[in-house]
Amino acid sequence: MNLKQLSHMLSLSQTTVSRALNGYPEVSEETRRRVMDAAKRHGYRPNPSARRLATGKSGMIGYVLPTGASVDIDPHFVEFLSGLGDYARSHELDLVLSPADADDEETTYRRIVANRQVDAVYISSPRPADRRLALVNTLGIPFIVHGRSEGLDFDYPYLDIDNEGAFHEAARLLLQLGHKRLALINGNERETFAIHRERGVRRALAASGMTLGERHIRSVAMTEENGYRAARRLLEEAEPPTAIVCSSLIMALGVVRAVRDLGRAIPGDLSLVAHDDVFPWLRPENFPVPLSTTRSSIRLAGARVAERLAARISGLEEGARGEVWPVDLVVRGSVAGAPV
Amino acid sequence: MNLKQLSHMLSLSQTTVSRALNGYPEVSEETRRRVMDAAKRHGYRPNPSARRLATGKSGMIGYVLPTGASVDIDPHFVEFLSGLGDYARSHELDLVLSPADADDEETTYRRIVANRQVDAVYISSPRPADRRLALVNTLGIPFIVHGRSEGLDFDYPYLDIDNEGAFHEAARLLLQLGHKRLALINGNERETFAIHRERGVRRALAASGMTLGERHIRSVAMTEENGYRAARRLLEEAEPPTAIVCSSLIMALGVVRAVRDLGRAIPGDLSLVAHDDVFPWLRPENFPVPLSTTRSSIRLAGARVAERLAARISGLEEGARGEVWPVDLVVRGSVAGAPV
DNA sequence: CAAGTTAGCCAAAGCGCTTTGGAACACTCT
DNA sequence: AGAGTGTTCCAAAGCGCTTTGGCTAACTTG
Repeated sequence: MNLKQLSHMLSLSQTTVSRALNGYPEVSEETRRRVMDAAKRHGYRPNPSARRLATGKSGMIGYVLPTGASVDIDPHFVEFLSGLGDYARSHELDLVLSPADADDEETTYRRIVANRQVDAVYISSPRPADRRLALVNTLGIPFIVHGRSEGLDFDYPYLDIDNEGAFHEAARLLLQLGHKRLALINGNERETFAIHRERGVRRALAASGMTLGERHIRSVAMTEENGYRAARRLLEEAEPPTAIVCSSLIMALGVVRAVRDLGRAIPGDLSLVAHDDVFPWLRPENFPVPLSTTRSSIRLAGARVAERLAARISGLEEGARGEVWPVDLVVRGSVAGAPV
Repeated sequence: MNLKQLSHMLSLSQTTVSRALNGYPEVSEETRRRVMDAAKRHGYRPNPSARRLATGKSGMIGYVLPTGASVDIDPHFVEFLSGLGDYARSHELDLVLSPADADDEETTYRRIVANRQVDAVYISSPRPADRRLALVNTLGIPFIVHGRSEGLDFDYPYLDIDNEGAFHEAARLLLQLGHKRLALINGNERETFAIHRERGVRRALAASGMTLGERHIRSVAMTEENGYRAARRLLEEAEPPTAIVCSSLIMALGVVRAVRDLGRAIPGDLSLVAHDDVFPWLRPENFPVPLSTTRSSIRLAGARVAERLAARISGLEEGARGEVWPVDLVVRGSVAGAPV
């Protein structure tokens, strides 16, 4: 059932039927009702390929997926995706993942824009002066950044959480508990979120007249193993930290293991706070000692990004609106006063 | 730069240019070279929307993503996706994720097929007599199943690992070590992979004249918490199992925690084997006691599924070929002889 | 050398939609 | 009555590609 057939059986022109269906004003209410009815009755659905060709709109949102033999997709991605799906489902929006060589995402961005494969894209894990943002900005496709960049000479729409604030609060709590030697096990230092978190910790320390030594900060990919290694190194120093702030639950698993291996205890010898993106399959309250966290659901962020992308596509949202979500600090058993 | 312009500047018809570019035989080699050259020089790329409309092919593969407030996407998904991306990238294949209400995926399958949004789909986590398979089979879209169904009255192409064999081997090893009381902490019992794994364990037990009691098998969603709970229940029985086979590393985390909470030890009091899908962020050798596993890279499976989908799209692969990969049993410190 | 092939090219008709530029009609206003 | 103003609809021209059904010229074949 296509437009031609439908319009023929209604004895109307394709023009009128098309307009009736798409809500244009130059068609009488009565006709519109007739058309709508017939369309529903016969299950008419406009052919998306044809519509695309005519309008250039695809009804899909895009994401360029960095891949490569040594590139691992972040497990956070799947949770973000859940959220995106939650929203997209109810709006019949599909998501196109375009795999790209992690060393050359630009070509892929250019391709999907030139081909009009998607109406909007989102960008995640931005870095300072991220070239992808400049690129999509000049290419002129609607986009939202999940996270933030820095040092760009233009504004852009984004959704981020208050990473600096969160880690500032976490560090401040530990300082209030009397800890003098803090350490930070962070994610990839080239990504903005990690920079912001470090900044938060430093700011808290500075307020107490302290600083974060080079040796007390580790930036690594967020795996259990890296968490373990970083923690061991820190804890095997002459004057080990008495508190650690850690950028992910997965790394925190490794930290906990390291502490055990060294025969120390949480929170007796070490207080631990980690960031929790809220995974359904790994919950901080279920750590051997319930873990204090800075918590922000990455899934909700996914839903919100989808919502805003949809708004931008339909022209409801414009300009470079940034949105920063506050982060909860949830205190559980893994923190205590500094050992004497 | 479109076909019209290109053909005009070559003083050829659109027909000829199109055919030259698409490798049809009715064009002379010399002309073809001229056309290819000009196309490359001017960076001509056929408009995919137009091509789609004309051919009905989209150059994308699809996946229907079950979503819903209480539906969590499996973290395995992201690893599978990595593999898919590895292959797809080098072939400029995009992946379309169509979010669907988890209770009604059928509508979405029908939509993407009717709309010709994708050239092929893959289906994951199949159940026995899975209706999705019957559906895509009758809809006539090329597809590959990642995993297997059972009790269907038609054959279908799939890629699966030898879950039964893997768990049979794992159980057999434990039996050989003298264990008499085995337990299985499995994934969702409605999914075929879980059924196969249970079957493997039962078969090994049967060979030794034993059976797996109802109470010694738990089927749960694969989270750390569920692993913990299942293990606690098992271990708090009067005659607790001396060995556990577990369907995922994530649940194994919980098992390890439960064992510790109860003051027992691995492998002294309990031997543990788990299935490892090979996550980069959580490795069995880094468990407090290195974990014995049945190992199979889900990422490689993703790449292979993409490869076969591409082959089916281009007509290179046909029929209902099933492919079953063997699984490695990797013995590490978490297994030992049964306690006396 | 006439008839039949074949190689190489082309014009035009789709694919199914949106959108432009009227046309027809009824109605109001001076 | 004639001009002006909406309202409601339509024919046809795109969008940019593929593919059908020739057509021409050159090349075999008996």
